[in-house]
Amino acid sequence: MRVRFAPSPTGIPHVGNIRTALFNWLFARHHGGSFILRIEDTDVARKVKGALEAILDSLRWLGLDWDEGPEVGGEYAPYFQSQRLEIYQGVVRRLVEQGDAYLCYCSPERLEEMRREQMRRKQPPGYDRRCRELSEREKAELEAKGITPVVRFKTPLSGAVKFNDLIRGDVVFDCATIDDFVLLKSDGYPTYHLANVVDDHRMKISHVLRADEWLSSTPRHILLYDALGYEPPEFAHLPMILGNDRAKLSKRHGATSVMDYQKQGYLPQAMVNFLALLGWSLDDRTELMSREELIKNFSIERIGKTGAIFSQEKLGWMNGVYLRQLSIEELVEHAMPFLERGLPKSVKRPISGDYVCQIMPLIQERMRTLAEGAELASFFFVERLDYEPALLLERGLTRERALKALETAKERLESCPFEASSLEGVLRPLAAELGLKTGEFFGLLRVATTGHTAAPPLFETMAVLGRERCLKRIEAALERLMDRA
RNA sequence: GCCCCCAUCGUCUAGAGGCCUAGGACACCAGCCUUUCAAGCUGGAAACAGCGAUUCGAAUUCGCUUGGGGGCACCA
Repeated sequence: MRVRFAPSPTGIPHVGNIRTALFNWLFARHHGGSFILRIEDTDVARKVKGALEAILDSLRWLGLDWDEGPEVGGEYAPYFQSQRLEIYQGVVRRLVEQGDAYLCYCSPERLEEMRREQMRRKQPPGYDRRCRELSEREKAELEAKGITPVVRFKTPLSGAVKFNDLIRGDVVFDCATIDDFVLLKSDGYPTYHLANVVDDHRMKISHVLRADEWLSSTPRHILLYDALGYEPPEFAHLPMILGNDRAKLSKRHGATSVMDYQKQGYLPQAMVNFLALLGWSLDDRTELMSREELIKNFSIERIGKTGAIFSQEKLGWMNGVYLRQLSIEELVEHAMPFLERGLPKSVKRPISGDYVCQIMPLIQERMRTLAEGAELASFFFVERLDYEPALLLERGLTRERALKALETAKERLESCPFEASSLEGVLRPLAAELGLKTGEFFGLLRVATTGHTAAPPLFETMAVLGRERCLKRIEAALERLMDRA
């Protein structure tokens, strides 16, 4: 079994592209086959700088290692189509000699005009085959004008192309609906159709797993395989991943680039698990699966047919699950870069690993992404808390009672051991002593020490913050309340 | 316009004629837990697009309709 992921470096890979890569990879690993990475860089004009690296980085981040391709080489190198031009040109020459392809001298302007006219007449757009049967004289004349021709495939005028898709079943296309598509562009580069077929054959690809959008070009490919005398591979067209509007995923759907998810602090194992479930399922209940379990269970038979909307919500939930499964050491390791990057500039670097080790248990179950973790942890680090003084009186406390409570708390905390259970032992009775409900008193202390009304458990938090920080913050809270008068 | 594909809760899906008064998950709502927020637990609301046909019996088979998507470049 040999499968490939064949992206074109014309942009940053989005989750749809990578889901295709993942399915190919899972299929290869499940069957002990090979996963080949081939770069289809045949569009010089649309080539984007940095796209290749983004593709490689995305695959590496998710752990989708390739057996042949860029950086690792392989028996069928090169794996960049731009380095295989002579191969395609040779094949095209043969096709022309066989009479299965022909040179076309039509100008882009004429083609454009033709298409416009067809659209206007509500006819299906397509090449009108003007150059299909040119005489030698006509060819010579056009040649003399210095026009560089393209090469088109001579599609049969009648008949049908039938093939079996592993996911869709039998699919039939009428040849009459397929025009004479271009094989070789005037710049000497092949089109996708040609290069793809030639390379899949030469690289001995056994199964083509690609997005559904390719289904309607498959008959062209079958026609090419036939003309070249190649045995076509098995095809499996994967359901597409859609945006919230159910349209094909594209740039305007927001953060769809895989690397964006890495930047936001999603874990690769969560991403892999989530993506695997978009269009594939194991059974009626299993959702959380490790990479090994996915490999073990993956099968084309269980790939669905309907497009799937990419749900940020569920990915977030799943990422939270994976985050909670990490040991504190692993979590700290993953979180450190996000803290370095996400904490306010005013916080001194480097950030203390020991301190972070104490903090992480308190926010682990509260974050869905690592970037969110940096926000949740921010108050542990900043020098001065920034919050509305009114938050201190959130629970309906009067200023006087709040002042009294904070002052008393401050006194008691001067001497109390700074450990969660001791703090509770001191503060809980103090609430009663002050005649406050625990919720009122703890809420007040929470805002004073963290600047938030929602935060990790108070006593653990105070213990981690330490006596010095807590006392300073309580003093600052007292000042705020005074200023308010 | 033409060709192709698809159609179960808001979303991801299970379901391959009776096991379905349609199961799970996310999100949502309620309750519990609780010093807040989470997490956790319990419960709830929520779907077979429509119409015909086949059959003793249809979410599952067939047809039509409707809806959605994709393709129709010297882009992939």
